[in-house]
Amino acid sequence: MPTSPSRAERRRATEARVLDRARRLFAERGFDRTTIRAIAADAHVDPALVMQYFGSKRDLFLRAVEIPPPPPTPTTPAPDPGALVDQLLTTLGVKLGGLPDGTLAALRSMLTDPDAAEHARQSLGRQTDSVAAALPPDDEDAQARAALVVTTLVGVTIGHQLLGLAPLRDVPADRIAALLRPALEALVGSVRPVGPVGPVGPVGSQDVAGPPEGDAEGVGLDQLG
Amino acid sequence: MPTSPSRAERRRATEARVLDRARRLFAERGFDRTTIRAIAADAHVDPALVMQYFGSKRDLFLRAVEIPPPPPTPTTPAPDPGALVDQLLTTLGVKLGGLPDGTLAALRSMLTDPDAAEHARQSLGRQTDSVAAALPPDDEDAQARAALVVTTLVGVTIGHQLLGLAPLRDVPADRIAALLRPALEALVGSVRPVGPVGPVGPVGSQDVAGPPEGDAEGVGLDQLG
DNA sequence: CTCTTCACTCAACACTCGTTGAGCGAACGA
DNA sequence: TCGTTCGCTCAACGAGTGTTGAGTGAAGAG
Repeated sequence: MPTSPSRAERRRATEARVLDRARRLFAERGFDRTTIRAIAADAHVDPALVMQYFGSKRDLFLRAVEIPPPPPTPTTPAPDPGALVDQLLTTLGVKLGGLPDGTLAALRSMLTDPDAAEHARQSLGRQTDSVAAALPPDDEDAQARAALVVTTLVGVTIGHQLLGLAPLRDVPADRIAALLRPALEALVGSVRPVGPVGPVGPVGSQDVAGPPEGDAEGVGLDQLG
Repeated sequence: MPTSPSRAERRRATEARVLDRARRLFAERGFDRTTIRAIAADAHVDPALVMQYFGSKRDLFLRAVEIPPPPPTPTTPAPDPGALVDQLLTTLGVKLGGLPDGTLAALRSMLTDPDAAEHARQSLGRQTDSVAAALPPDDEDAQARAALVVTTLVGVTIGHQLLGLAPLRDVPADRIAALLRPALEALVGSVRPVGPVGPVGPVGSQDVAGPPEGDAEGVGLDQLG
């Protein structure tokens, strides 16, 4: 029989539980429609306790969408555009099946809540820089191209995850990734009207499973933190 | 000196003014953060009057995002994929500079308001069907491809119009359209790995100005009604 | 002019929200 | 066992919301 948990342990557990339910509700309903009372009820706790732990609803939301500091990654070597698309599609494919609640919460509220909007701008901006770094340095449209890549993924994710559009709901994530591949390659410039540039797999390929190697750090919608 | 407007005229004028301010505020702040009181104040009118005219906040919102019935267009001949991309890019280019408030309101609230979400699903669904109809009939992924086209445009519009992402803010709309063109063509399948399908212009073309002819009816983000 | 219609306002209700301060009671340290 | 700490609850406040019904006064009809 396990020893009953200490007071400190229980304290940490309830706080974690509250944060978890908050994340889920923020992801489902957005900031405005999620009430402190609902979170508290969901966590079997008094509303006042939520305030005591997190200070205010805003602070709780920021904690909920905040991403843990990125692993101490040694300056990721900028991949070539071909590999970049692979990375993007992989994380998209994986995450279409289950983005973390924190990211969904940020996406859900970014159009209606100023804090969430700022959070999204900064996060998507970082994503954009990350993608742009992998584009040929002589491309003066690199930032714009990268931003279009990112917003494209955002749009697809919104349609698939948040809106649940019928024509996408049934399609498996890797199929979506496969259909999207030529578009991203075109956007990124790795496929030119004549003569492809990088090491690119067969265009119609259904396989998205394996990223080249060394997983995509700093690239992918799940990094919206 | 103009004759003073009749009672009926004034009545219609104030109703139109209220609806106009409502649209603007819904587009700026979304459904939840827009109050009847704010709309009324903006239209120099009592809140109760807004209720009297539109019944409820929900009804007012639905009126605000509702698109006037499409012009009596004689069954638009399904364009080929190449012309389709032109249409999409044209409307995107134009509308990036100024989507109607009703559409912005629908986009703004679709992630947090159930009614707006349903509205968006139906509208984007119609858009998808319209795009899919222009794809080669033997393509079993037509619906998915079309949905990806639509969600891509939604994502770009959100990033550009609603979030105001820095890397896109300065870029003129037609440049965005030009950068997006190869991606949409790839998505639509007008550029295949081997053996293109339809009559397609040069892929790298920067020109977006002129749609083939007979403007894009039923296709374009502004039709989100 | 008189009477009616009606665009419009006033005041208030009922409700939900985030937030607060006091207080209870069990776990803890001595 | 005593006193203290502290995780947690209770009850309530004050602000803001959508919505309502009665009422006002000017434009229209006769």
